[in-house]
Amino acid sequence: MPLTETIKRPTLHEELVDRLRNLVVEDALKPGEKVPEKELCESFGVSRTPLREALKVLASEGFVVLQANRGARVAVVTRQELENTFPVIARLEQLAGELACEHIDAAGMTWIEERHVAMVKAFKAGDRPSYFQANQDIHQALIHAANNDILEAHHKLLAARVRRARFMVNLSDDRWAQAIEEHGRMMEALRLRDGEGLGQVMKLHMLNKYAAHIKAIEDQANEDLEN
Amino acid sequence: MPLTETIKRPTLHEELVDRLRNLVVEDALKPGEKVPEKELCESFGVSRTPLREALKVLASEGFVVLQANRGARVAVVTRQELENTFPVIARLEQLAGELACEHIDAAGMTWIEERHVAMVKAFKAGDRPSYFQANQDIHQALIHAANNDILEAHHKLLAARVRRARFMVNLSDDRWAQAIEEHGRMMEALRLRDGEGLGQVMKLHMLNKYAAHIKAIEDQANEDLEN
DNA sequence: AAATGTAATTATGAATTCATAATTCAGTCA
DNA sequence: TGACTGAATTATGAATTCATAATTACATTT
Repeated sequence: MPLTETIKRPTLHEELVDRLRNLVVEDALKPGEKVPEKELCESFGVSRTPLREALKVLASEGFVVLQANRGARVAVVTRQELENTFPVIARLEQLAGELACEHIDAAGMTWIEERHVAMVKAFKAGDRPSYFQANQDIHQALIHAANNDILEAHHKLLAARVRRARFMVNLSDDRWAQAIEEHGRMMEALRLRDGEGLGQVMKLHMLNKYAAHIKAIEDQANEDLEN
Repeated sequence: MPLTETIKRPTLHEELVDRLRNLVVEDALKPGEKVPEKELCESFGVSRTPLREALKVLASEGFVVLQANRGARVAVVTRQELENTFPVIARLEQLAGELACEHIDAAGMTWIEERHVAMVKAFKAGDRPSYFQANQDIHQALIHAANNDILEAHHKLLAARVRRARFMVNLSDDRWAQAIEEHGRMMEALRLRDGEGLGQVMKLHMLNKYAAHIKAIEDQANEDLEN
C-alpha cells in the first residue's frame, strides 16, 4: 500500500467511461442501438468532447463499435463472441485461483466466506438479484486476491462482457443448483489453499456456465421456432 | 468470410492509436517521458482533439498514464508489471496452442513453417533483428490460427507490453539457444496437431522467457552496483 | 404509384477557442 | 547566497465552432 493515496477521480472522461460502460453492461443501452450522443451529453451535463473521448475507450474495450462518420452503436453480443470469450475467461479464472491461494490474506478470506454464506442464502430464498451480486463479489474478490493487476484488468473487461450476456437467457434452476455446488467446492479448495484444485474448479465452473449459456440460447431459439 | 468487406480505416484517431502505440513499444518514446502533445500534433499534422482521443485509448491499454491536468506520460515498465504480465500471457499462449491445433489450415501451416526456417536461419547468422521479426510472426500466426478474436485482442495488448520490455535487457546467447530449441518442440507438436502438447510448450516457452528476463534484470542490477 | 435524383437537414470528425490548473521565473527578504 | 512569494507563462481539460459526410424529405419523371 503506497503512502500517497491516489487522488480522487477528477477527469470527466474517466467518469464517463465507467458510467457508459455500466449503461451497456446493465442493458440500459440495448445492443445494436446507436448511442444517442446528444441525449447523453444533456443528461450528463457535459459537452461532446469528453463523451466522445469516452466512446473511443469503450470502442477499444469492445462495448461499442464506431462506424466512420456514422457514430457509435452498442456492440451486439454475438454467439461467436461468447464462444470466444468463455474459454479465455476460464483460463484467467484458473490462474486467479492458483494465485489467490498463494496470496490471499485473512481479511480477504473473511470477506469471501461472508459473501459465500450470503450467496447460499440468496439461492435458498430464490433471490436472483442478491445471488448475482454475491456471486460477482466472490469472483471479483478471488481475482483481486490473486494480486495481479494485469490479470485483474483483463478479467474485468471479459467479466463485463459475460455479465452483459445474462440478459440473453434466464438462469435455469438446474444450472443454479450446479453453480452453487461448484462454489462449495471452490470454498473447500480455497480453505485448504489448494491452488491447483481451486484453479481447476474455477475453470470448470466457467466452462459449465458457458455450456449452460449455449444450451439456454439454443432452447430459446427452438421455442421461438415453435411460435 | 462476409460478402461485404469492411471499408478502409478512415478515422484519424484510430490511425494515431496505432502510430503512438508503436512509438511506445519501439521505445521511440521513452518510459517516464511526458508525451509531447504539441510536437506530435505538428509532426502528424493533426490537431489536439484526435491526438488526445488516441491518448485516452492508449491509457486504457496501459501504455501511457494520464495525470489530471498534467497530461500524459509514457508508462514505465516496472518489474512488478512484468511479473504480472508473463503468467497471464503464458496462459493465453497455452490456450492458443490448443486451439491452433484444432483450427489451423494449410496456408497458416505453410506460413509458420516458412517463418520457422527463417527464424532458425537468423539464429545461425546471429541476426537478432530478423530473429525477433520471425519470432513475432510465428507467435502472431499461432494466435491467429486459434481463431478466437477475443483471445487475439487480449494477447495483442499483452504481447506489446512484453515486447516493450526487450529494451530493458539483452537476449543472452544461452537463452537464445534455449528459445530456438523450444520453438523446435513447438513445431513438432504443431505438425502432429498435438494441442495439449503445443499448449504446454508455449506456456513453458513464455515462462522460461520470463525467468530469463528476470535473471537478466538482476544481473544487470548487480553489474550496476559494481560500477 | 414507384423509383430516382436533388435539396435540406442532421450528425459526425476534427479544429479552434476558452477557462483554469500547473509550472516557471523574477523579485524579495532573511 | 538561498529560500520563499507571487505574477507571468504554459499546458491541459473541456466547450464551442466549423467543414463535410450521411441521412432524410421532397420533387420529378416514367
